[in-house]
Amino acid sequence: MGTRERRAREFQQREEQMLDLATDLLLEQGRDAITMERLAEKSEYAKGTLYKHFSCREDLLCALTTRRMAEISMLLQRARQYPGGSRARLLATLIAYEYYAHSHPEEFRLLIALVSGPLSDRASPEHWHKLEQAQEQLFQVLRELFGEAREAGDLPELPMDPDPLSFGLWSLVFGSYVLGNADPALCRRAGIASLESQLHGMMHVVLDGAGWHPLSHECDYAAVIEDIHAFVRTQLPETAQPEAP
Amino acid sequence: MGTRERRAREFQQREEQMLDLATDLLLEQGRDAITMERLAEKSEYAKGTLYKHFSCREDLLCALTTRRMAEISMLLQRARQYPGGSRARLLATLIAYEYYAHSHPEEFRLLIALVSGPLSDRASPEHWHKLEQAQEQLFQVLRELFGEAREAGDLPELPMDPDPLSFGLWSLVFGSYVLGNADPALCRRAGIASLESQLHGMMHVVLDGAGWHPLSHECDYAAVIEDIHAFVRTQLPETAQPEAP
DNA sequence: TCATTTTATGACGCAACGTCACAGTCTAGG
DNA sequence: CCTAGACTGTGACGTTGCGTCATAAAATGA
Repeated sequence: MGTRERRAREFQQREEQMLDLATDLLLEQGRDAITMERLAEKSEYAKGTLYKHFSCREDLLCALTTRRMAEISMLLQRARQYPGGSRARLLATLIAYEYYAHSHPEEFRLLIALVSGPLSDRASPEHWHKLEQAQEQLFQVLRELFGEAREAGDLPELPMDPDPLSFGLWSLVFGSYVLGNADPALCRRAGIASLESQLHGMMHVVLDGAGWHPLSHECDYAAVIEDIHAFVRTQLPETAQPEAP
Repeated sequence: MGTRERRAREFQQREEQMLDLATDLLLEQGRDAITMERLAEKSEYAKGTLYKHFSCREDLLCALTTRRMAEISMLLQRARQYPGGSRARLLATLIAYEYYAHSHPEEFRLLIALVSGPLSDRASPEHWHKLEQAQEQLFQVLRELFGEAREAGDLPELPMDPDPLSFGLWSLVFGSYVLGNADPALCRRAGIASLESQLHGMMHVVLDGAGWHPLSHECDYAAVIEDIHAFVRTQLPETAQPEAP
């Protein structure tokens, strides 16, 4: 008899619902509104039931973060399809990331606060593991782009291993958002008009430094970026709207 | 008569004491122990008195963060004195930063969690302003290094404005620590033995990309870094120990 | 139908936040 | 030296949110 399976499936579905509702809560009332109490009320389940799914508040937040990361992963996967050279495709993923940050400001702000925060200590092993997987999947996109670039011969003289370099790129992007978000005034003082243009500039520097061809003086990347924007805008928007499947 | 001034001074001193005690709390019992209740108890003042100094918990944390940043600023200022070329001096500040992160793990972890968190919304304007100043002062170190490099002719063909580039460098370092801290497993999977070597590698890439001479193939930076380590270890340790004046 | 297992509940205890009316202390002018 | 008034310190209080657990309800299947 499939009773157990059915139960497990329903349980999973309910968990997804809970996460949907938590996101609603975030969008309607801000991040402070994501409490076990309010989610219980909103979901019309009792608190005890909530705790069947999430071992503690951080566990819920961990699951929420996993969701956001998965959404971003999907976005990057599609952005990677941009028809262009390997370096242009890398830029496309960056721009898709920016696109997400821009079109989901609340979710993104929460994401960066949570990733930098103390989730790992308190989340349940299960949800934490899923978060790590999601993170790995995101990282995988960069890894693959490096692989493709090497195969295509666009990375003839890599000065360091590709994985640490990927990690560095990601750190740069993520760190910029963290700092830019933490203190917009600092950005202003640093003469940064927009984090996007800032990141594009840094990308040129880093990718040139890594010898990723075509180098910025060999190609009109301003035009490429313009084109990628059009691509992202036209090809990706539906993924950017979080929806249940 | 100077009654007012004396009072104000005593008030300031007490605030410093409170921050000392909050740091003790952090080191003794972890970051969760930094609560208004416990700090009140530890300081032997009532809660109400605490709230004369800090408008809310975040305000206290903001002030704590400012302290840490000021400590780091001092450290970087001194590291900048490293006798070497402009690029070596920049590396020296980076290594001093790493040194701080390494020798004050708890404080540093708290710092990154707080900077990425929601302090700006809730801290009082006064303490927030001080934090911004501390951040600016830190940033200033980078700014000046760029200025010196340009004067020395080590940066002949800067591909972007120095301030955004400084911001980018800082983002890279900070972001690496945030991510490395959030998920050490990811680092392991990315083949990163230590964040330090990782950052040194990235620095070579970025600074080469920015055309900061001598380029990494023009100079034995491994030896330079070794020498800087010795310099930092011998010249800077006392600043690294937080002490009341 | 009913015994058993599984699931849902929400009152409860606890910790921490931030407030405020009051009590205590200090100052300055007489 | 005294006292009115200003300033400072206090901690009980109300509130919110976390996480638990004994108990009630529902589902299962024999």
